[in-house]
Amino acid sequence: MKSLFAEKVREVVRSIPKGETLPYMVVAERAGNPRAARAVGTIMKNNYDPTIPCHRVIRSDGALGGYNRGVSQKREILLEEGAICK
DNA sequence: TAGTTGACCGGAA
DNA sequence: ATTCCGGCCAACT
Repeated sequence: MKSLFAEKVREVVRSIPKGETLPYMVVAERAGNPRAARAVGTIMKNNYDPTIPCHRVIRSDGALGGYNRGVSQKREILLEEGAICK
């Protein structure tokens, strides 16, 4: 049974348009817990659903953060979508 | 039930 | 600008 928060987080991440990135903070806020940015990472890490563009979620500092498939892959995807200004 | 962990954040040194 | 520290929250052991 997945918690409501995790489910909401997935929905939010899934609604991220191509070519745009959303900080963990914002995802947490839209999920209902503005202070659960950390928990979002925990959920994402455990979430391997390809329908969820978790690579669009980055840190508020502008850093990519992490990725279950490798940060290199994440960076490549974002560059390909134009979500990164170099 | 309680303690530890981590794809985080913001402020201080 | 970079590094360190405490706080917050969900999942795991």
